[in-house]
Amino acid sequence: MDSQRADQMFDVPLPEAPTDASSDTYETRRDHILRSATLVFAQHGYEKASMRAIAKAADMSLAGLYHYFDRKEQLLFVMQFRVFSSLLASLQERLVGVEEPRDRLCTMIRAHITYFAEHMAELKVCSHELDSLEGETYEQAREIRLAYYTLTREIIAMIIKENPPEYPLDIHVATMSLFGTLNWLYRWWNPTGPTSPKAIATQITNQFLAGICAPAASHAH
Amino acid sequence: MDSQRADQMFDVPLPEAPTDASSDTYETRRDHILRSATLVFAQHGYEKASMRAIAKAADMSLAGLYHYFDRKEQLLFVMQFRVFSSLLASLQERLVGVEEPRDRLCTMIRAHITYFAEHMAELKVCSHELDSLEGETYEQAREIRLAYYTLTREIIAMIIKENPPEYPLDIHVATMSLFGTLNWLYRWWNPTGPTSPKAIATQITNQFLAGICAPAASHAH
DNA sequence: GTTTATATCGAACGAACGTTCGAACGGGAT
DNA sequence: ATCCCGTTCGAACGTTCGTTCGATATAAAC
Repeated sequence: MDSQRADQMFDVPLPEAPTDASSDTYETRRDHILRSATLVFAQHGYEKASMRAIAKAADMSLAGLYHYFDRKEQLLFVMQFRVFSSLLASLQERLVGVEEPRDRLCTMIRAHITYFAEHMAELKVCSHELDSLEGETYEQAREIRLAYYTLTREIIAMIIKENPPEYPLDIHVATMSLFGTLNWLYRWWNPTGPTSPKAIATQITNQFLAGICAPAASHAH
Repeated sequence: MDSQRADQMFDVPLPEAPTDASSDTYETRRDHILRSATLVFAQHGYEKASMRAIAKAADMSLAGLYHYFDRKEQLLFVMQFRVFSSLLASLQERLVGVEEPRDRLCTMIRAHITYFAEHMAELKVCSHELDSLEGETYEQAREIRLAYYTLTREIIAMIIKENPPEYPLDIHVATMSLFGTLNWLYRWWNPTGPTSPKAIATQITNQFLAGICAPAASHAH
């Protein structure tokens, strides 16, 4: 399931798949629009972002925008699908050859934060507008998010299996704790600010690893 | 700075502060509307929630709703201000007499999660609609959130001072990691589901404490 | 009984929204 | 020269939005 298939699934009402020479400029134009829309979504939120504002950001007319995307929802869906797909693909790629579970977690966190640093607006929208899609498009976005979750959960499960903590630890809760920390980043962290992506990734990894492998720090009664 | 003052600050355009006997039913009615609005905000998001839907949820007419709240924004502001105020007040109250820093953190996390479990819709809206206010109302909500953040940060700073970890640890990053975990709860956790509030609080506390006090779990390179 | 203030509501206003329509433009093929 | 087709856009459609207005009902105050 790649982004190509998802786009076409959504593009059924379009006349035909653009071919050869024209395809180049067509896809380029789509990418440009998508990037503009993402910036507007990130700044004002999906609901408040108007198609007119998106058209203006993409430097084209309102009706011209509709030539490339049938509905506003399609802009959000295609964007989310591409981001989640490339996030997942990039992670799987980086995990190749990394066997040690703790190294795999380190890789996952670093990959996620690196991606975030390079696509701030995209990840902000993906974190904040999870429920803005409905019906079929929501389910499709959900599926690929689930794959990302499952992959991360399995890494965490392996770490715990090799190094069980001394207090009862629910793996789902642990996984969602990590995602909470990561997905909240868009609220406060500026990758170009004083705290570098590498520093953030290192500290979050250290904290999380120590948190789920703790020898006997149990304190809650 | 209590919620009463905030309401009145916002109520300036209203004829007069309601007095004595009538005040009872007036404030009761306001509370009822606020609770209805919160549910609609939580279900559809602030932007998509219409005043007509809120009026229907409160079982009154659209124009009747405007008798109690001048603008839609006021509904969100008063709600957020009350929630943040009572969250902060409840935390300060519970911290009285708790001296040991680790006990204070444990108290903070338990208080936050307990409050969440009892006011799910409220905390969902407060977590998700942080940027939906603008101008003066945004600044006021921000101020009280800052007080909550500062209180938590000081607890964490004290723990770290007493038990410094062996890797460099930025206190702001650590604090925001915890808030990320807590504020993300509304996305996936159901307090009435299989994982009890107490169990969640215990695990998050254990993980976080172990994470910031780790002896030598450093792993990121 | 009249006045005054609060509470409630149906109806409407003006603006903004997502979306559609029909016409124009431009270049490659016939 | 003609046709075709992808592209672009101004203008509009119908709907929904937040908000306001004017009228009515109620009940306490004089």
